[in-house]
Amino acid sequence: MPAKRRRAEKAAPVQPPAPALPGSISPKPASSRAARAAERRQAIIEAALDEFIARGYAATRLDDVASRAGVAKGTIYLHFADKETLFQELVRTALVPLIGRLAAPPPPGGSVRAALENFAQTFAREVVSTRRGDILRLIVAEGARFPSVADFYYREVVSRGLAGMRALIELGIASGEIRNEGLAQFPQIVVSPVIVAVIWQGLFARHAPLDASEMFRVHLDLIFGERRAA
Amino acid sequence: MPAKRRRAEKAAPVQPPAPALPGSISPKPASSRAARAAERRQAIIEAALDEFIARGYAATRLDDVASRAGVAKGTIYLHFADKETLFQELVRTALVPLIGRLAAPPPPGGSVRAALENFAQTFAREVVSTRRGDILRLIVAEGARFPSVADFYYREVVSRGLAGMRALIELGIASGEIRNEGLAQFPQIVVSPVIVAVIWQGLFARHAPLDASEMFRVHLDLIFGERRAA
Amino acid sequence: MPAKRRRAEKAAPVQPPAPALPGSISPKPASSRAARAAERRQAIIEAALDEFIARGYAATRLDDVASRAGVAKGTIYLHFADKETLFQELVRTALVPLIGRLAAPPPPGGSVRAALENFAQTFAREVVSTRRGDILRLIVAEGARFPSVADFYYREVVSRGLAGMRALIELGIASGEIRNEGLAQFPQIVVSPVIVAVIWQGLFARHAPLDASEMFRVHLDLIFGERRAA
Amino acid sequence: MPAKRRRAEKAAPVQPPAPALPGSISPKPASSRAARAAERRQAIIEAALDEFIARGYAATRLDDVASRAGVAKGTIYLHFADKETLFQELVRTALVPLIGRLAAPPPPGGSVRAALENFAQTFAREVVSTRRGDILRLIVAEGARFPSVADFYYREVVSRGLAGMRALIELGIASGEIRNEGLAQFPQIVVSPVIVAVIWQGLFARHAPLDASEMFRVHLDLIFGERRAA
DNA sequence: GATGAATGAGGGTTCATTCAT
DNA sequence: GATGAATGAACCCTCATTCAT
Repeated sequence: MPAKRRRAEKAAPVQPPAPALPGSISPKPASSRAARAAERRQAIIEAALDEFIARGYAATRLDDVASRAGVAKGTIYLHFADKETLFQELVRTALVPLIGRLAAPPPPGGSVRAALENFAQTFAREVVSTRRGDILRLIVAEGARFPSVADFYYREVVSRGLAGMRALIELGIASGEIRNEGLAQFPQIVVSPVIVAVIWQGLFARHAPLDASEMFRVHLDLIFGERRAA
Repeated sequence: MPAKRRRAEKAAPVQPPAPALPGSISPKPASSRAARAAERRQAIIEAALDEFIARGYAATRLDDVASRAGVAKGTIYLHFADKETLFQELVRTALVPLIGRLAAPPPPGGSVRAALENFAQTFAREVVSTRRGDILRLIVAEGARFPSVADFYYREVVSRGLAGMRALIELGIASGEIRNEGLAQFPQIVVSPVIVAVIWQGLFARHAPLDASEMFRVHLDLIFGERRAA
Repeated sequence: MPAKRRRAEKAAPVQPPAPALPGSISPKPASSRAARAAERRQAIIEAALDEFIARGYAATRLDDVASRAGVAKGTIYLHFADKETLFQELVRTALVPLIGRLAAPPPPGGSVRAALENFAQTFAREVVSTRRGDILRLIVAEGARFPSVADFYYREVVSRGLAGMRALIELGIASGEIRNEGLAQFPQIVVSPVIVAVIWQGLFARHAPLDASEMFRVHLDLIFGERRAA
Repeated sequence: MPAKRRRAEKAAPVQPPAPALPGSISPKPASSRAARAAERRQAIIEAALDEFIARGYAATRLDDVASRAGVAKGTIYLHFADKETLFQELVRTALVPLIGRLAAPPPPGGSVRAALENFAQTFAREVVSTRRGDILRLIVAEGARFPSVADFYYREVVSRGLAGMRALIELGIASGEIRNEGLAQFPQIVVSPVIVAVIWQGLFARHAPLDASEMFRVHLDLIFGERRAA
């Protein structure tokens, strides 16, 4: 329970560290210097992400990151200026896939509800109980202490995501699917059960599992003014 | 060779620590021993709360807590067994006022919407941008690392709050105010914009201020199937 | 096992602390101020002796001494200037009874062997496995660090004891009981099994109990040139 | 208000710490990594031994050990898990040479007395007033607080030493050199002047120097029933 | 480039000592 | 006189960072 350890108790690695890269006979024997470097960098990022998620920024030890990544401690400093930079770059890197997905599918001709339904279920499946959710929680937990992280997240994820959501809402209002016009001002409302599900998963899943997928459906019913058949 | 230490992005004191107590002798010569002790304990809790909120658990130094509280470092240990205990007791203490408020007034004869409206506005006023919101964010940020804190919070706040909310929702369904019956299964939906507002306030207020009060209103419109006149 | 504790684990009191003095109804209701003070002083000394024996000088906490003595921590300082003074005075005090006994029974008309036999059995009975032995071990353990303690011990116990022993040896030589004349130069030889027994008791009794009484007898046989019947 | 700290009676460094390694670069550029590490480890052990001997376990500061060893504080932790482990490993290490010597030469064809004479003089010369004697005193002083140390010492030194001594005594009894048959039961008797000499050296040498060598001789006279010619 | 031993500034915790009550 | 809350100097141990190999 203590976020800061004492001694070399090791507190049991969060997850078994990735098997040490096979070493001499590497999976990409043809890889160039640069490619090897990029691989190492990526391994460090993965490892650091795991550790930061499990322990938070301050309680994470670069020693653990290094051994999880299968590199020496000094190697981290060949790729990142210091712990803070590692954290910030890692958040950026980790966010890229999320960003891609968010700017994604505006409803071609289909209904807005279908688009949101799709969005919600994707989220329920691919974020709430996955590594992506962990990243979200990490940002929520540490963002206040790392303005640059919060800034980046706001700029790259939040503002874009909300803009996309707003566009969708306006589409829905225009098409009559959505009756509440105020919603366009607060796209956050549409997303909020998603956020709550992510947080719930991190803090309370042990006590009371939450059927995120179903919750999202009820919420969409609210937005689209329908009552589920079930 | 020397290791340069840096903590998060901000090294400066979060707020100027309380000015050293001014009186040359004792500030409250009339208070009893026990009263003085209770005062000191409270001062420590206040100071620790500030520091934990500002830096997170692991990055908070008890040295800072002590000087902010105007006591010596050793004094903290007269009141709390260690840093972790301080943190946990502090969360408990800080939550008590919130708890009282939550078990609060079910709608006497008034409408459910009025009750929720009241709840939401109270929250917007007294939590989102206040110390209470900070505490919530602190729990969200550290809860995963402190199961006992998450447990306590779930037991004393979340489960009670949701039960109360569910009761209200069922009342609303019974009275016809609320049409979506699924809502009773997911009281979280009703609360989620509140959570989002609190988080937003902590991370993004700088970039885009959020009118929480107004957002809550729109959300209630959704729930009660109305569109505000305004 | 650690000689220095961590936390308030208390490491289990060495022996159950003496029952708190009955307080209001004291065993000596007529005792004067001064008598009460002397009692307290004595209680502190007893308690401190227990603790110093159990943990050594440096690892003993005055807190423990105070609670074992049933007084407040500050009270110790009314009787002793500081921890070191307490230790030194305590050794002096604890040694007084021993000293009396040592200057004791020169053989009136009886044989020297009888006198030594008596000395040895008294030692075996009243020192080796008792509190007095603990005190000896304490001095052996800490003496090097406290010259004044070693000085005092040498002056009051060792030199006197050896002088007495030498006188006895010379008596034995004169009477023909002891044949080895060199012994008078090294009375330590006569005493050495006693010292070894005390140390053995403290360190190795667990592994191999030592019949000190029997060992002393064999040693006397050596000195008096006899062979035991058994 | 301020607490004044004093340690035992001597605050000054026990001996001037080893002069900072002189060479501007590295003192032994040719030595391998592993060799350097072993050297450092050894330096730490030496330094720690000095400090533990001089101050006892609890009063020894790892800071002092580090600077005496010419390393940084953290370096100690690269070689030893903590202070207690350092202490225990150091005792083990320090004992190894003694052990070798003890299992040593039973009398080939020579007399038992010659063997014991040799043992005693070797002890007088190489232990009583040397570092080895300091180690013995350290064990006597701290053994009670460190069962594992006492155990190790008993197992590796005491029981072996006594077994060897008993064998020698039995040889002497068989050959008629030793008349007292009870001695075989208590080899401790033969060794006890040695122990006393070591302790005397540590505590009372200042007051009254002891000619250990001569004392041992007298004691052997006792055992072998002779009176020295001299 | 990669390594990991070495560094040393901290930070949590302890405890001898003081002093207002 | 007696108390015990308060103090703050130490001390053990950790870990980000450096740099010789």
